[in-house]
Amino acid sequence: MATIYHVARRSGVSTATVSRVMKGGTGFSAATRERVLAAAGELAWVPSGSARGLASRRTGIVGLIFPDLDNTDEPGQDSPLYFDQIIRGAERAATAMGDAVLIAGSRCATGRDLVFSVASKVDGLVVLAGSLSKRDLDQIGRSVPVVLLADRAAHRGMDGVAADNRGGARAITSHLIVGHGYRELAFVGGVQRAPDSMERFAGFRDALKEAGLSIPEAPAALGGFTESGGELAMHEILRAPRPPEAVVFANDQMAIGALSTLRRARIPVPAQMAIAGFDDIAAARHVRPALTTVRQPMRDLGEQAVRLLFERVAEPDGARRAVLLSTEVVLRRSCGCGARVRAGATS
Amino acid sequence: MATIYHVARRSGVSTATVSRVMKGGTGFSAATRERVLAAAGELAWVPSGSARGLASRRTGIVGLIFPDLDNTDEPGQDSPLYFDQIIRGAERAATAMGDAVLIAGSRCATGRDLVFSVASKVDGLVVLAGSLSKRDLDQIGRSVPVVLLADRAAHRGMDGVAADNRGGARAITSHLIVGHGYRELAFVGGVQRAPDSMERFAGFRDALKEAGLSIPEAPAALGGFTESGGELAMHEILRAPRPPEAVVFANDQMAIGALSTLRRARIPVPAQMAIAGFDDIAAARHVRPALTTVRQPMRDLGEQAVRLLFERVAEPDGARRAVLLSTEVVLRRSCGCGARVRAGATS
DNA sequence: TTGTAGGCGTTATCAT
DNA sequence: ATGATAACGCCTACAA
Repeated sequence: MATIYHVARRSGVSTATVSRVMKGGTGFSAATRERVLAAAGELAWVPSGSARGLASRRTGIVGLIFPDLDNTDEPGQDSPLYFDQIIRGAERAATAMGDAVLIAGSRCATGRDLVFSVASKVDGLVVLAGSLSKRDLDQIGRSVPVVLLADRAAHRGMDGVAADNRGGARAITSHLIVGHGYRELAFVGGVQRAPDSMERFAGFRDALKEAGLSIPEAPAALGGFTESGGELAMHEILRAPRPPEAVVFANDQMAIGALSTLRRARIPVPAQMAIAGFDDIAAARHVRPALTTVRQPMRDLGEQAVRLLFERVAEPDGARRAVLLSTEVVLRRSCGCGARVRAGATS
Repeated sequence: MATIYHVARRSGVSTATVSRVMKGGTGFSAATRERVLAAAGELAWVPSGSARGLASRRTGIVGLIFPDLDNTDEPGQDSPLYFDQIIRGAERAATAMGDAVLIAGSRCATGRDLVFSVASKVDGLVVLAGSLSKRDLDQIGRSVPVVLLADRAAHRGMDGVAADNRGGARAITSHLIVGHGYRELAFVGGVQRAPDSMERFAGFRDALKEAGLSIPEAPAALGGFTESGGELAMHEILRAPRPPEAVVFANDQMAIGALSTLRRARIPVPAQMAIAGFDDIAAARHVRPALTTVRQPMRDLGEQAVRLLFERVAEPDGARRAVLLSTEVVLRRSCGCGARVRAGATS
């Protein structure tokens, strides 16, 4: 395998000059440049990333840590699709800076192992909420810059970016109340203490309070963020003596599951019961009736997180930042809206 | 930042011993091990990935090159979702071997350079069909092992894995003919010379031929693999003097677009026209009527590609291999099937 | 504009 | 079981 020495010899210059040409700045004649590039091409030489990283102390890689990229083998069971969008956003932002993205599920590797295999290979890390324990997070934060994604548990000394879950939930709930006149509303959460679920529930309560309606202590049901969980949750709700006029779900997948239950129960949506979700996954448009929901700027989340990371890498001691991205209500038929219109953004 | 020297000094051993302990094999006493680990922990030391890579000639990273991770800002326009599944499969296989996955889109402005910079950071590359020109591919193949994904244009001396597109298309078309008795079938392709589209069309023709029906020279229409393209393609088909009884689409997104057109035209599916797609994306289950389609084992594709890559890295001169993964027909309502049953696999 | 040379943090090969 | 030390391939002052 060719090295910089071979290229230098072949093009009749020093390794320093080869290095300069490869870096792309200035400090060499056009003729030299051509000779070097030609030699590099002939030898099929690519500068070693490892050697470069070692000498320059930059790997040109940003890492992305997920809670668990695939815990299910059920093909139909789409595990959180928003991961994918986040990856895309991150990839875009990184590519724009000439960096690449390293992805790793935290699944089997915990703490030290992960630090090992990933932290040492990157210039910085974007960590999704729920990927790491606080302990591991702190430890990893000691060896590389870290940006927290969708994790409002603002950790000491770490940058973070998140979507305005609360504002979005508040906005869509207000729409149901003000726009359609519903007075009996219920909320279906995901998992017991999941931050996302809790924030959205808080927004739901904000809207009820604002409208002077009585506000529940807890979600009417929990659906585990899955489609089947949503079906069950809806069954639970239908068993109540007096079912609500409208139900807000903590995510789209549960809402879609609920639509199945309602169809089987021959309860017309939205005529007899209005439904709203959260996320705006692709299926939300295809389901009948099309699902009214709140769009999260997932791609932007990934993009902003990487940008923030670059800033931190460039200026390690700068003030920490917390970026909040606004969400957007997407009105479709399931809430009672006739057409598919978009309402304003929150925050 | 701590280095191996600091750790060695602090634990009273040589750097060689620290290195051995970190590698995890044997060749040191338990007591030594403890001391080293303790020192490493206290100093928050993580072995530098670059230095490791330089010395050992292994980065512990496999690269994944895509045609273009996101060329659209249209949130509804899901660019090929199967990328995501492939990423997941690759991540899983790599993690199982203790490696990480580096992803990079290729078509953006800085794409070409990026690809080469990625090549130098990884032990091997999985390249998706359509990411690189043959020239670039050959060149890159000279500096790292490459596995081609979903690219049947069997390149000289490269391993490859792909799905059985032709067999899948043949199987679903046969189902329409044999299972439902349709005799007038049409095929809608994606892009003019796209390999996927062509292979699926070939499978479609295989089935017609087998049934003794007349086989068309070319697809009845082209829909560019997009939903809106599918809508247009269906309009085109409806303009024909004698529309077909069943239409097979080169992918699900186009088929879903076609369903919209048919709904607006008040043509009942499958009663008056049966529809079949390809891929089995998530939306295929949610659309009404639910879409009959062919499932591609996308996750497996990613997984197998990475496995193959590891084999090649371990044994650079082994015989090249071409892996073909079987597809599976998924019967839903759009073809005329009453229930949602699964038929057998191909190949 | 170009060359010289020291160092980046590990691993691996010999010794012991 | 452990230590000394030469690579590993590149970058970057510093010189010329």
